[in-house]
Amino acid sequence: MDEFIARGFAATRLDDVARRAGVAKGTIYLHFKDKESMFEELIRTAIVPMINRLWGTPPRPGASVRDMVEGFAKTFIEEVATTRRGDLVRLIVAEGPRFPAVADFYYREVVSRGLAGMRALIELGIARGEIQHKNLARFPQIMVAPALIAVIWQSLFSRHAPLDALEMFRVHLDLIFSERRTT
Amino acid sequence: MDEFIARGFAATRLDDVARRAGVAKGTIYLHFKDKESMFEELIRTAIVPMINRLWGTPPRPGASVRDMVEGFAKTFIEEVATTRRGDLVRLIVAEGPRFPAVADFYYREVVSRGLAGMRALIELGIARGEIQHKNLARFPQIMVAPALIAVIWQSLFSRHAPLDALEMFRVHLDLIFSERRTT
Amino acid sequence: MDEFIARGFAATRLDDVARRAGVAKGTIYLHFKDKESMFEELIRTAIVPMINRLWGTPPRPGASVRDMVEGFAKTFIEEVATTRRGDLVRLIVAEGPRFPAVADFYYREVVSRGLAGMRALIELGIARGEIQHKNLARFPQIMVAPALIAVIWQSLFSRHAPLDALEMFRVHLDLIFSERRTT
Amino acid sequence: MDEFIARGFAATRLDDVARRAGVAKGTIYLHFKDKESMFEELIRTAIVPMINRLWGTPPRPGASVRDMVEGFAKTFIEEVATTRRGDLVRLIVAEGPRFPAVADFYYREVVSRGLAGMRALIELGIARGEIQHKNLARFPQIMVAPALIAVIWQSLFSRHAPLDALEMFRVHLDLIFSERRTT
DNA sequence: TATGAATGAGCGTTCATTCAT
DNA sequence: TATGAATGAACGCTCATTCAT
Repeated sequence: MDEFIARGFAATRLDDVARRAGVAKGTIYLHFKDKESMFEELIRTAIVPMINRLWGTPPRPGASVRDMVEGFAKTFIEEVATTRRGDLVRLIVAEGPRFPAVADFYYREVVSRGLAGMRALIELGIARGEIQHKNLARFPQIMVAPALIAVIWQSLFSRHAPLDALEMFRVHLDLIFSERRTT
Repeated sequence: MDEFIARGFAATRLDDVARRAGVAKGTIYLHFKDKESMFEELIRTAIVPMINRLWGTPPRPGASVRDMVEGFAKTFIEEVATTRRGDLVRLIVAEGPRFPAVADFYYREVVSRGLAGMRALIELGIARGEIQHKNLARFPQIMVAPALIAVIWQSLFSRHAPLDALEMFRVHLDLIFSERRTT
Repeated sequence: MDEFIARGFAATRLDDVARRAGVAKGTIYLHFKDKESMFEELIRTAIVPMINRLWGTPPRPGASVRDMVEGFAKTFIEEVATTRRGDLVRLIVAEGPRFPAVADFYYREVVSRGLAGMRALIELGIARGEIQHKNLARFPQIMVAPALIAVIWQSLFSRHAPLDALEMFRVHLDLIFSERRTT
Repeated sequence: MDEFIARGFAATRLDDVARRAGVAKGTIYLHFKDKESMFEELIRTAIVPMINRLWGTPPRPGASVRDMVEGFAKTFIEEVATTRRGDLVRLIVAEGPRFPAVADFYYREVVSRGLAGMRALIELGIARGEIQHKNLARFPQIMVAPALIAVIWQSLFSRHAPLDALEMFRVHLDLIFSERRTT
């Protein structure tokens, strides 16, 4: 997986994959039909722990919706955006159009579930009066957009200008939640 | 460019590029040193018209800041996110880490300028009282985050679930701007 | 080696080398880094048996110096000048300037050793009174010059006029050694 | 010609030839059918001035045969062996087997004439009593052998060990001519 | 006559895939 | 099950040759 992340699908050599995995090149073909299906299966299995990391930290009982979202963002930024798992997301963005199976899987397991969960939170926030903008529930993507920005920024531009992703996320949450935090 | 967008750098064959360009393979080398520099130069030249499209529509005089941002978003979604230029952005995200020259150019010409322009708009909005959240000026990325979401969604997930990018952007703007709409 | 001898380095096709070797083209690269290093290594390994042929026949004990030199010449003409090994020498002359590593190796392993041996023989001949020309020891190249002529003649001109290389060498020895022949 | 000498036939690019000649690449084809015939014609025309240099210095009247040969050797070493014309000889040795027309021309114009001239000189030397070895006339190659050694040594080994070609030639002449010169 | 942009066959090299061990 | 030497199709790149100007 690290090889695919570092070089992309086409530029990754099975020689390197085998060496990194500590097996002979032929051994790969005992486990995978070919390079493509290996890529797809590896991505699938790599996504699972990412999901677990994200949903792994249950919200404290009695927490506000904002606290829950902020906790989620913190987890995402610490466990994904600033680690190799962030590049996994970028890899999926990069190779998705050529590997529909990958995009499908990612949509099904991560995107649609994540958005559903986020929508539930938003509706809870609306019900509790924490969120005024009722339309937000129609586009839960808005809630996670800064997280995606953080992932891409980290890979491409952190060299030019570092980005305090968590602080950005907090400012974004200020837009959404009414309990004033006027830093 | 279309070949690179469709397949990525490594998987693109110069045979196909030449055929698509209607020239012989050798002709490519009259214009470019090698595949890498062709890729970098093509990206650079492809970015320029994208920039022109984005900055091309000047705001109506007397427009509100929200109108200006919304106009920009409309342009972006119509001229970039839903066209092949959107895939160009995705290509840069995909290959940027392996082509620092590309990422650098994109940061310099698009990202840093775009963010600077957006920050100026935000500050204008704050000055005019349209925007309450003063911290937003620290993270102009937040303003464009839904645009990036739109680009990626279009390439990867529009098959699964269409996304009304402009409406999403409007909801996002509702978070940022106070009620009055002068559209 | 035969391909390189027949066509020279630049004009030799690895396709032909592989076919002649009875392997696939890719197999070559399991043994050699690239065409250049294959050429250099092949030349090096081809020189070794040539050296062995030359030094392989030890002089009869009690032989005169002239007999020893003549025996050496006979071996050279039979084993080198009139065989493919002679073309190897021509190949080295041809490609040496562009492959300094080849010229160096040939100088070290063949030329300098051969000349040292020849000088020792000349000094022995002078000490024994077989050779009158003391200056000959300063230029042992003279002793072997007709051998080189024979190699080149064989490759280039034998079609036009055959050359009895051994007889030429004997006449040359007549110039060097005093009358007595103990053959 | 300099390009061919520096790189050999196969590795020489017509681009470089044209640039060196100060003409466009296409212009070459107004003068030569293709690369091969250009090579052959160039070699032929390059040989002519070499011949002229060699036969250009007529012997002083009343000179001894040895003086004449030595003068010839001096001319050869100064005008050929230590100049680019020496590499021309090496080029012919290198490419001759693949360009029979070149080898033929060289044999006809240089080798056979040179040997005939040398044979005449040898016979004159024998008639005058300067040369004792009557058999030498059968192998005039012996007389010029050190000159060839000098050419090859210059290209391949002068870096490792310089060779005083003229002095070597004089020692060689000492073997042939009876007027004692016991340096 | 001269040009040089364009051509495309051909080469060196790589690497996913196979298979005898 | 595991190996890794061997394969050969395919790619990037070169360069002799052509031809419209």
